[in-house]
Amino acid sequence: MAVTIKDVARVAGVSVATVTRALSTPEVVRPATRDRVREVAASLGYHPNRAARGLITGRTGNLGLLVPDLANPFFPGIVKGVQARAREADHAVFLADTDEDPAAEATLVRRLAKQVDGLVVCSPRMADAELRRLAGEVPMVLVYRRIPGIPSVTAGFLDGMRQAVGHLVALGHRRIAYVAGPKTSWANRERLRSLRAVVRTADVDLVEVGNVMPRFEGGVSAADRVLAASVTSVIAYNDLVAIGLLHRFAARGVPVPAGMSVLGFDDIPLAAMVHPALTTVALPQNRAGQAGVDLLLQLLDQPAPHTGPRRDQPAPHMGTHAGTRRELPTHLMVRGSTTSVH
Amino acid sequence: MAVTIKDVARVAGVSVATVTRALSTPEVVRPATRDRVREVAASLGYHPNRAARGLITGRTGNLGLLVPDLANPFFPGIVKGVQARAREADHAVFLADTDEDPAAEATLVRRLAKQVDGLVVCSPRMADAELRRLAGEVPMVLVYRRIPGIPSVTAGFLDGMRQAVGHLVALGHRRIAYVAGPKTSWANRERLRSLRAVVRTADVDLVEVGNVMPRFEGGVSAADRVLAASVTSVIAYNDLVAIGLLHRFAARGVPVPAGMSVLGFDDIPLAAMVHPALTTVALPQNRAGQAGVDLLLQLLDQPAPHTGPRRDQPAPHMGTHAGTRRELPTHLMVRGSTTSVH
DNA sequence: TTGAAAGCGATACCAT
DNA sequence: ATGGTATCGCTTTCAA
Repeated sequence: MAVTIKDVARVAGVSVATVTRALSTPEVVRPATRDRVREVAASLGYHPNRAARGLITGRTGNLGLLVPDLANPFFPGIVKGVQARAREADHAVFLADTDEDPAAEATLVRRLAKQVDGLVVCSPRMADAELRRLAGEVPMVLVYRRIPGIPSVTAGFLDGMRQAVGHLVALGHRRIAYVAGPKTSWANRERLRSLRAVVRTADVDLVEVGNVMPRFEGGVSAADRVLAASVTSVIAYNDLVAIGLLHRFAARGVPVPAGMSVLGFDDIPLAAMVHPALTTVALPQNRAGQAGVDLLLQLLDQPAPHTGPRRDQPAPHMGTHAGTRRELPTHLMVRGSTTSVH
Repeated sequence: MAVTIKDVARVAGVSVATVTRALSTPEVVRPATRDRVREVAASLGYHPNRAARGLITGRTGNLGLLVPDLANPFFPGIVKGVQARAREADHAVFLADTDEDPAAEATLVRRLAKQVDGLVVCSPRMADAELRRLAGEVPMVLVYRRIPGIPSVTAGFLDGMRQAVGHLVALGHRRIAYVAGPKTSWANRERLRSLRAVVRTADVDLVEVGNVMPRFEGGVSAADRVLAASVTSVIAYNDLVAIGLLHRFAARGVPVPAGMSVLGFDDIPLAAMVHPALTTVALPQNRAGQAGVDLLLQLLDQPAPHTGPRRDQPAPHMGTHAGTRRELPTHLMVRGSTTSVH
């Protein structure tokens, strides 16, 4: 068996109460006692059982993290960011991969809810209403999705699109294709919305190419339609799709960037590895993960609206979270896949 | 507050003991009572608190998973495999990314040890002795590392190398370069050992090119040395390195596969996306993760050697784990990056 | 400053 | 078949 607080108490010749104090509120115990206890604890290799502690404090010291698909290279960066911050705050993290399944998301949120202080939920696929309901059951921060009333971390898509289109226009492009991601994806809707807004203010034609899966195969399958659209450049829903385009263009003998400029979105590590390297709108991944944890922990340190309204203090309503919404900056990474027309 | 077993007991008009029985050993309670309790539990949305349960049962229902670097595309597949199997067994998983830091590994193992039933440790960077010590503190399965006495899941590197070299030889290659990974990496040592053994039985010259980081940049930096070695083909430590080679070869104007055949190792998803697609030795990722969990759960269902020896049953010693060692098959994925000489 | 004891939520043993 | 109760490891009053 592992060493418990009783062992420490016995060896140190004090009560368990004193041990717990020496460890968590050192200032209230006599220095001599405190030091002795801490030495014994260290020598025995004692570490408090967090589950037992959580039982009484209500804080588990654990966070939950949900991602739709870890195989999508966009997410590992976020996970690493979450991990890093969580570790700094001495929290462990449960990870759940939902396999892009909205139903699995709900199940997993509920499954983890009891064992964590809060959840960071990445690009969830489920409906707003459902998510809002879940957010009422457990403290939650959204990453790369925005829903009024739930704290969230996103990035400036509009600004990113502005930079992307500005770049292409500066290179002389006037006809741009957009390869759209899943209709159900919040990110796709946001990107499309931003793109349309930007295009309206510029002298360019936008050709929207049907919705594809946000994967390599999606890009491969859309490539021929892009070629048929007689555009000089194409913006993909994300880098994976852009790389699929690149792959198919190479197979079709279309030189990139000479014959077609290709622009991605996300800036996954992969974007810099392909040839030609992909020009793309960089969305923070690591930083988004960190910000998510920051927001969550900050939320937890406030009186939680989840434990029910208090008498002496009016229950904070949704509006309370109005300020807990962060939008991270985006920036354009110009690489080899874009060049001027002719 | 969440609904507890007491709430259920009160509403159902039975004792807490009956509630717990109705839920976990239904066969010992009268059908009528059982059904009533279960209905009440369901209507109240009761789910037992796993932390509290773990306190007394000694089983938390949680697993821990350590990976050196989630940004390395080899690992997400493993994580997904672990997740899938863990979920089937109704276990949640703690994930910890060690950032390739051996010291962090030890810390995190200890940090998680108390909250999990066991750990799946992926390609750990720490020394054998240290790992062995940790394996004594908490049930542990190694994935992609083999240490006598610790259950492990690996793949048939030797066989993979045999297929790889056989492929190149069949294409007429007689001078092969190997770009080695980190000296401290177990995987690199195994691959090199296998490669040397295979080469000895074939009529080919092997040129070993110094050790590089197992990343894209490592491949980029080794490319020129490979070109200088006047070989017709090169096997890289892993796909990431191979892709770095590809990238630099393209920049140097060396056509692949016409001017150089390139062979990777791992078969990360990326390997199929680059152009030309990478011929590579496929190591199971998802399956390895699954196997890791299978082994771990199987281990946990045996009388654990970690809880100390018993009187009535001789304590199983290291040899007990002799059978808990799985070697998964590898196979060669032939794609566009290799072709015949001339 | 320290100790005794209650209690967190659940399970398991001993009675009945 | 069911209930009472000790217990897991820890924190937190309440007294001393």
